[in-house]
Amino acid sequence: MHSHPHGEVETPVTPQRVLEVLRRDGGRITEARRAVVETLLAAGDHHVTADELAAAVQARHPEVHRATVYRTLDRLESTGIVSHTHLGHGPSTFHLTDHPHHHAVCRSCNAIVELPPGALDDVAARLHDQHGWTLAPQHFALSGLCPDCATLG
Amino acid sequence: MHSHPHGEVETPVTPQRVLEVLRRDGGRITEARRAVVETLLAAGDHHVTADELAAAVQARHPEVHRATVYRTLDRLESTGIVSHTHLGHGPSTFHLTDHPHHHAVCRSCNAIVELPPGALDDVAARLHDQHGWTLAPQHFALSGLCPDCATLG
DNA sequence: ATAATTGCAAAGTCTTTGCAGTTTG
DNA sequence: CAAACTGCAAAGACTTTGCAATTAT
Repeated sequence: MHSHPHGEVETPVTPQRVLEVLRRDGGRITEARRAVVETLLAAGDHHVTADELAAAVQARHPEVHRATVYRTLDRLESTGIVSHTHLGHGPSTFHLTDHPHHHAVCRSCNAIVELPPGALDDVAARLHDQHGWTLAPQHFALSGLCPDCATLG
Repeated sequence: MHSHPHGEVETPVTPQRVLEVLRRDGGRITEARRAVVETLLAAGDHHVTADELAAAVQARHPEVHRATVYRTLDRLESTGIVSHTHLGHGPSTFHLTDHPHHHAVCRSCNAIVELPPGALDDVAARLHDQHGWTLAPQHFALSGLCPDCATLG
């Protein structure tokens, strides 16, 4: 369907795979976690907030509490398979780490562009050389104006 | 004391100047606003949260309510003389727009580096050419690991 | 005068936590 | 069985809002 920017073979991420990582980390596999993971993967490339995820999970499993969703995401994040991004204002959004990318968010209409992983190499190198910093590129979003909002402004 | 990165003459920003901008925008000059502006300027290059600012203001003007500080910052921001930045987790921080710069925040210890305005030109150009986006560089922080945390990790 | 601003208290949004009961490995 | 996890309810951090009284212009 779409080619991978680096020509790597795209390894499909299944709920099973994710849960396995979780178990390997000492975690337990529960109904609630299964549901959260399935729903997260179903979101695909979409950026999901914890609350949206909770709502989607509760559509099929009404007993799963929001707190459990937050805790599951925390747990998944500590294994490194999931991470969250701050898209400016509003809640954090969660996604798998299998497909590295950066985000830019329109500060006016909240539209999102995904940028290829290399897009920040220049800044990353500077930060490292001049300040000794290691950039964690998946954790923040750039902010700006999308083409539509720029012309309207 | 310290030289400007671009060798421009540094125009000193005074409370009066800021309040004038506010008035020119149709705003009124009040005791509370005077106090907020003075305290904000006193913070210098430091990145202040609304709550920190409120606390500092209240040290001398206990009657000024936190809500007023938030509203004043909003108002100042809409004139363009102040803006806020998201430094990752936690509250936004506010600063004058007179001295453009970017931030990187350590995701482990919250240390901050300021980066010169040009540091993101490369990404900005890409965003513009490839996606039509206009980067609003003062609005976000990069996230990473500072030298100390990187070596400890 | 009149429109903007204030203080207050209350609510709103997003997230975390303590706890007692349940479930997993 | 022991440790991990859950639902719940409550609280916590940060920010916004409605309103009646005050104040700047």
